[in-house]
Amino acid sequence: MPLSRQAVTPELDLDGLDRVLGIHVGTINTLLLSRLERQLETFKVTPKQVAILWLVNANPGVKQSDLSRFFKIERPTVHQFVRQLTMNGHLVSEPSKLDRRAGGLWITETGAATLTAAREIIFTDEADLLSPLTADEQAELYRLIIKVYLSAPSRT
Amino acid sequence: MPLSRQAVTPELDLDGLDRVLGIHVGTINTLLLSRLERQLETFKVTPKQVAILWLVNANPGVKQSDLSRFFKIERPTVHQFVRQLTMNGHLVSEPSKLDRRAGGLWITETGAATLTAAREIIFTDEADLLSPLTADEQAELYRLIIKVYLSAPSRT
DNA sequence: TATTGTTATACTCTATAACTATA
DNA sequence: TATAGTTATAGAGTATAACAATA
Repeated sequence: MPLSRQAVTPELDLDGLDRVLGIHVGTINTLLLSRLERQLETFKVTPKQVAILWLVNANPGVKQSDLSRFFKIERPTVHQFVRQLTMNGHLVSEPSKLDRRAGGLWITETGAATLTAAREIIFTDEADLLSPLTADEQAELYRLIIKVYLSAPSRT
Repeated sequence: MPLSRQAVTPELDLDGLDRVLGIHVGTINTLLLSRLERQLETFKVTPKQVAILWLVNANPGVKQSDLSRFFKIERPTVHQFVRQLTMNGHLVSEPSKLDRRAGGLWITETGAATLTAAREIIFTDEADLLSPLTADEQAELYRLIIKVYLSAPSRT
């Protein structure tokens, strides 16, 4: 018998809703994020802010438009996270000398400390989430998700 | 060489961010949802509203608290969707005669028509998303996601 | 003209706190 | 006391429209 979400709420007729993969992807996503949000509260950052911080740390002077391309989100959306991170002292923005339209982003000491702590939490959460799977299954899940992602339709 | 998101933005040093599965799950989730939102605009419903409608259709007289349990979201959150669906004529709520605290939910003709159309869109989108995978891979992805979901930590 | 950043505004999904009514 | 529903409010993440500055 295949695994099914039916077991969780036997009183409901799911009528095939649990055959929609997106439902489970969404639920897992929400559970992961809300747990992470609570754990990051101490550091005054949100999950998305950490992701931005991660790339700024690894790419000093990166532009907002590069982040927009990577995350597949719009520039004003990126800007919002950058503004929050700047206000909280995790990031600084210096106008580029080469192209005065663009402003490079740099992480601060505070930001770097926050990132280090956040990374630990993220790795622990993720290992936790995947613990019901064997190592082979984890690798396969990872491979399949990436494969789907790589040919996923862009927003535009 | 393993599949990697690095290929999409070669100019960025991802510094292991793409080894975080949650990042890809989140991106896929958002891409799926935003496409679906646009397609459902005509019918004046959102993805989550359709999911609610789906279960109300299959379980006439269902209570809000049952939906809360299934979706793992709080009662006030369910209520919000129910209110929207009621205002737009997709749903009606009748107080139960057995337990006057509870109100059973029933789908309307409009709601049923919307659900039928929405289901088509959802199945098409999903087939599209999974098309890069072979049938075996799709089945395996489904199995792994459900397995993760079933042992995923609850919110509480 | 095209790109980068910005501001203003709005929508979707979710939560918590506090309330009413009923069991 | 516990459960069902409700109201009010807020926060995270996202978008579009419109603009200024620069290339």
